Amino acid sequence: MARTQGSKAVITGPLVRDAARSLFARHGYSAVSMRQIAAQVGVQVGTLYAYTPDKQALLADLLRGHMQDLLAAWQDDPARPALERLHSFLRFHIATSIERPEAVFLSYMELRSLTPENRRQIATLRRRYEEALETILAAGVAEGTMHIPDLRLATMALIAMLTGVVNWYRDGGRLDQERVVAIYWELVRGAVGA
Amino acid sequence: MARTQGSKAVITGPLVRDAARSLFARHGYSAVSMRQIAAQVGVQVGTLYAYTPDKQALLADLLRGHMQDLLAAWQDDPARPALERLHSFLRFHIATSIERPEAVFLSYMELRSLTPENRRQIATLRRRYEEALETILAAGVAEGTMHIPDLRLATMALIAMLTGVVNWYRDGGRLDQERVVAIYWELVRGAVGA
DNA sequence: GTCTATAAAGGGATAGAC
DNA sequence: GTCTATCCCTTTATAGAC
Repeated sequence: MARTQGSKAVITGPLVRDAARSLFARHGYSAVSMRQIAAQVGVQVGTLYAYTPDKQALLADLLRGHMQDLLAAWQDDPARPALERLHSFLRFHIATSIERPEAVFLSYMELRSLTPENRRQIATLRRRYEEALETILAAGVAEGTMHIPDLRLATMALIAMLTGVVNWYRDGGRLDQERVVAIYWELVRGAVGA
Repeated sequence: MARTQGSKAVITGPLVRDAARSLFARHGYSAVSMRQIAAQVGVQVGTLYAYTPDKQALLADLLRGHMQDLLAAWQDDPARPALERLHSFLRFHIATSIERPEAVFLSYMELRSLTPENRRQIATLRRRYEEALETILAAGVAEGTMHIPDLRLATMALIAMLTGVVNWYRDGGRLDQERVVAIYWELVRGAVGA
């Protein structure tokens, strides 16, 4: 589709998403009004509806987009040793948590703000992400390099532990990304009995 | 204070808190209206204001009450071996997560819905709870029975991991409380290098 | 593409009767 | 202790001008 010269569609669209992501993450979906989003973008409320059919779609698009990005970016290699794969997963998850904290935070906090249909859809993507980890743990057990009492629980426990990073990590804080990864790797390696 | 015969104050008060806790946990503070709470209790909206000055105080009281209950119920004995103390903490935290899932869920999800003053106050209680765990980990390191790369991070990681239980545990599900504790204990013991 | 204006509904909170 | 009625404000979303 040709772009009208001087059109701001290509810029306002992302701005709306950015503002929504930031405000939803900070205050929660229900606590944020379309007026607040508009104010942050620098437009009037009515304008938002040129970019989203409604508020709910705005949230659903953010979560779906994030989960799809995650799944597309994650590269696993079943041929490698399970411990190496686990280390890669940990790096990947923490890197994402640090680079896109708002999207990560939103994706696990605001599932309940979705309509049932949207929630089903995004919960499916989320489950696929959890399965990426569970697959690695299963491989480790099969290899004999990991000792895990319950695959499903270990997966949930590790995901919860890793996702917690968004609750305290701050740029310029005591620890940089590399050190956080190193510390979590030691904890995770121990947890999986390696 | 004498109780008027036939007074329902002693019953309606708790009912309001129960309804608010349940609805806030399910839908989020901002998404719940005073009218919804009243409907769940079985009274009209105006009645709620005989039991709380406003909606914000209702949330703050729930969170403060829960954190105070937690801190009052937790019994630690610095004389015992650190690993035993850690096991007790794990049992305590998981038992609470299973017995009062709504309060636990609320307390880590809705801190951001508090006014700054309320948030400060409850964050302080929360930090005291985290310190209960951190103290045990420090003792384990001093004893030489635990090997932990970073005390603060390990504390945050373990709390996040344990609190995640409320996200998937269901009564009558695949695992009962005892088995959940056993599985998490294996994971945690490994994570702390024991 | 963005604005203004407005409709229609629902929000928190209070007053006063019973 | 509870209800009814109401105030006043904000909400989402739409229509139509520019």
